Amino acid sequence: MTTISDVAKKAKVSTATVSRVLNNSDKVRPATRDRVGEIIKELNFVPNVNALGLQRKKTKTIGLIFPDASAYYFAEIIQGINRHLSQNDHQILISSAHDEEEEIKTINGFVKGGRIDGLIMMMPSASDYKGLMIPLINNKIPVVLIACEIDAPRATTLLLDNYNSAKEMVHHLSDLGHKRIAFIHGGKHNYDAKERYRGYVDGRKEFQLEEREELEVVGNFTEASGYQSTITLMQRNPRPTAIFAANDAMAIGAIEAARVLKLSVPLDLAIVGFDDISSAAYTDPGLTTVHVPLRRLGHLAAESILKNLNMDPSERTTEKIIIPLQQVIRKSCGSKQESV
Amino acid sequence: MTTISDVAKKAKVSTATVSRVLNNSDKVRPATRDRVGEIIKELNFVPNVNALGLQRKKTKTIGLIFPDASAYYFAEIIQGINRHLSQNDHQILISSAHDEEEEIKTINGFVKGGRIDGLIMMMPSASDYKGLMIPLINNKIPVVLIACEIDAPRATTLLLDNYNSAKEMVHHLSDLGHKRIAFIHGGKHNYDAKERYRGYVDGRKEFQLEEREELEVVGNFTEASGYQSTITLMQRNPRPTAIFAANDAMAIGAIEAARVLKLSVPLDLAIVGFDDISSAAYTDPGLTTVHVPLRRLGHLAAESILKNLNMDPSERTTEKIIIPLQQVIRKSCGSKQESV
DNA sequence: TTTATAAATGTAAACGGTTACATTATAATA
DNA sequence: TATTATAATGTAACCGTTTACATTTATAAA
Repeated sequence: MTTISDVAKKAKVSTATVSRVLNNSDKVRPATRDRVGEIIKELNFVPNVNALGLQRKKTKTIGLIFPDASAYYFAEIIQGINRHLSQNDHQILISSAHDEEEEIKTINGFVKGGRIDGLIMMMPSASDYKGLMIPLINNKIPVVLIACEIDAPRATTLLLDNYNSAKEMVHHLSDLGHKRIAFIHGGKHNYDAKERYRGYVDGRKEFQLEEREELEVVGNFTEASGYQSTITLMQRNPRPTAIFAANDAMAIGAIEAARVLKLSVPLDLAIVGFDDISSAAYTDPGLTTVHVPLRRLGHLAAESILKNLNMDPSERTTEKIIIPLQQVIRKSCGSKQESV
Repeated sequence: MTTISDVAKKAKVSTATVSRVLNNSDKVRPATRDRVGEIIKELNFVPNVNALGLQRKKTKTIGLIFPDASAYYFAEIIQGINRHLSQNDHQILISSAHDEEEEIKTINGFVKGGRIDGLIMMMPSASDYKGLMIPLINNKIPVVLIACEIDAPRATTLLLDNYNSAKEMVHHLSDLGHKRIAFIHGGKHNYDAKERYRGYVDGRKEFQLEEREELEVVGNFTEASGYQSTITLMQRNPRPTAIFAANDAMAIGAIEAARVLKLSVPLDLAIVGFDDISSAAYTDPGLTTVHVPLRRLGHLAAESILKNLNMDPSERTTEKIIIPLQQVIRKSCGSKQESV
């Protein structure tokens, strides 16, 4: 490993001078600047990050915590984050949560160990406010929470407008004449799932639709659970005329179930989802859903982190950004006009 | 930030002793060990990673390079890697490649800057052997290549048996009576795509099927390209009786195209894919494909890295692991018996 | 109790950078 | 040319750990 003193020696200057040209700060005589620069290139010298971190107390890396499940969802967000962050010379350190307790330990280690300069958390089922936030607040690291419902002073929280979009979807279905709309839940503790459900419930109320308990069934965001849930729902009496699945994967399972049950979608049964994953446009019939701009979400997260990085902790504000979502009307709801 | 000397002071010992109990090495008197331990807990002390890294020349982090595209694919692999690595107290630093040149710079920075202890690369379209490997070899960091065709001495290369599985798929289609099987290419420079194509071509030859150029069309792994490619293919004369798409997303697009063209799948047109993504079981008809064990791939990568981490560079061997793939027969090929 | 030996602890120099301050070289002025 | 003022460079301390080596303390043997 070549160090700064190797460079210094070869250039016959002190390490201080090399450091100066490295940070192209101060006034270094052009002649020496060039000479040292040459040698840096020649030796292919890269400063040691640990030494830098130790000195500067900055690591140029952002921690990223995300749940173990729903790989697709988070992969897109990560790409969004990464693109923006890497352009700004920052790296991403990832850690995937199994359970909340373990996650708190990880965060604590990251922050107190000086491993990261900022933190982005996607923990849709987080609950332990104190365990999660206290170390962060104490350590004055900027934080972005994605789809996370804990109260976080001086942090940026990025939320999808699940509630209104879900309600809007119920509205749409109601407009098409449906009175009995079923709902397939996502994960029990999942923030998005809960908000979507809340929108469904309030929509039901608002448009005076049936509100029986038999219209709800619990899934877990997978195609298989959507399939199974639909089979269950259609055995009930009376049957729903429409199914609102908390995400597209379950909606895809629901469509398959309808096929097996020889029900026509949307004639016998309307089915709608949430997320607008890439294959939603290619189901039969095309899936009516709500588009979630995942990359944009990632981009916003990165932007916020970067903005807060150089800010004095006391200047940071508590921000809550609610991202409006776009309904995508395809055929599976029975609507005539198709959006997009 | 609490440091080791804060602990030392409070415990009235030297930093050396604190360091000793931290690494529970050497012989520390049980009494002092306990006392110091107490204080460490009390102060919630976590050693500074940069100081550790500087001293030990180990960062407990593994670099992970992956392409900008195909988020789904890589997300699963990352989960596989992460699960294994985090259990072994290692972190993942990710970087997403835009182009090869930039990537080489990143790798160089990671390695020479002492940021990582090992590297896992997923660059299916990598070509520049020297630029990529030389710095790694020089720096004696263990390397795992996933689906990457460059020659890498002392590295572990993880490959899918794309070739044989693709050939087997052609075999299967041939058995079902197809003579004119079309192929939708994936990315032009993508390793997996090329291998799958190679298997297709050799299968065609082996089973004496038609070998006309009009049976091939170039896609880019997206549903949209699969759709478009199928439209193109079905305008040609004579039409193929089966389509082999280089991945499932394109196969899904192909199924949709068939629907639009009012062709029955599999009666008028058999369609098969590759990957076995989660929704492949829920298309109509269910998609015949090849299962790719992504998490397992990630697990193997992590395992190899960990194994090589503590090895003397001179002892590392050049390994090439070819992972056999399992065919998944569903309805879209027209087969009677269903596997899985 | 003294002495030899082993165990526990402390001291200080690394690791590879940055930077306040001291020093030296250069340019400007008289 | 001598004297300043200023620009360029060097010196050494520091960031927070680890660890070889030195020193102290405890234990065992005489």
